[in-house]
Amino acid sequence: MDIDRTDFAILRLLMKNAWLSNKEIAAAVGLAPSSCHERIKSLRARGILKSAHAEVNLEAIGFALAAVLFVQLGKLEDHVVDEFLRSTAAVPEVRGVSLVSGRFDLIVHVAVRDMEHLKEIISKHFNRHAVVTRVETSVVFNHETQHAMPLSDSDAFA
Amino acid sequence: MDIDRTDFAILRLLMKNAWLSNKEIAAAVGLAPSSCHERIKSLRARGILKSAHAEVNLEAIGFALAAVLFVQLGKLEDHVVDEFLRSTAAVPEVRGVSLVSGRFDLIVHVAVRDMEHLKEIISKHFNRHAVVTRVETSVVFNHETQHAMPLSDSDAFA
DNA sequence: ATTGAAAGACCTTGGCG
DNA sequence: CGCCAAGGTCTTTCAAT
Repeated sequence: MDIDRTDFAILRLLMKNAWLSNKEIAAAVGLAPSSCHERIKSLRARGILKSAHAEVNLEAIGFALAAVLFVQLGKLEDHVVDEFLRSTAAVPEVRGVSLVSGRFDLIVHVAVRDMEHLKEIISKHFNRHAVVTRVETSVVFNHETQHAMPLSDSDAFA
Repeated sequence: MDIDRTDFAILRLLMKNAWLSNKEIAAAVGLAPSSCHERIKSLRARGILKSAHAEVNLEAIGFALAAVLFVQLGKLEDHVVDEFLRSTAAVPEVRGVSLVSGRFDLIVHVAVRDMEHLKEIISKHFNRHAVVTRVETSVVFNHETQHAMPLSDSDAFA
């Protein structure tokens, strides 16, 4: 279950670009293609390397507006909250949902076409639900996702 | 710059699994491998298909705790805010940063080892900065990311 | 735009240091 | 663990439609 610095380097490369070929990764980490392939297979089998997802330019397909919804829920039974969580995650416009502690209960990132669309999503999927007591909405001016390891190579193997 | 339903199907498949082979995608959308290959190349060239990133199990590498930071900034010049944004996005533990309207200015998702680590990150990279006037922190109990198109096939081509 | 065919590159496995 | 070698498979290009 151990990860050495070679595994770490492989993970780092694949997080930046999942379309790298095995041969390219092997060259970058200084291994023969077959050895690199074995390591990647092992990382997958151990559940460390979970999956890979293409990133699509949402603006290019007409989803020009991003927003964050801060949702407060009533004090309800777990299964009601869970059910609402699942139904929220299933809304196509929802990009991510976090169930959190603190002032709000849900942080929901959404991608929509325009303001009209945003209003409709909030109304239909949040305000209309009995479990929701309040929704605050913020427009996203700028978003950046970090596709990298949460720690540097040197920190990981000091 | 148009996207037909075949392009749409390709994007949908690659968002779910960027490791699908061209041959597999071709079969799934009902095209010859060469035609499918051409389409994917075109989607990439047009900037619609941007990139692909592997998803790593952060818990497996010791990052068991996730949190959201709600950050308020002072009324400062743009370039100061921009600079802070860039430096924030460069912190390894930061998974995503959104600059937003409303009560808070920044929504920052972080991955950390434990509470001690969380405290250190907040202190070192946020509280210590003059531009930051307040940080509220929420622990993430549960997070789900949607790796799918923000609209259904039927909605896209009604 | 889509196709089939051809060439070359790559992945993948098995045996060995 | 890592490497080499071989076979089988896939990617990639191109002329034709």
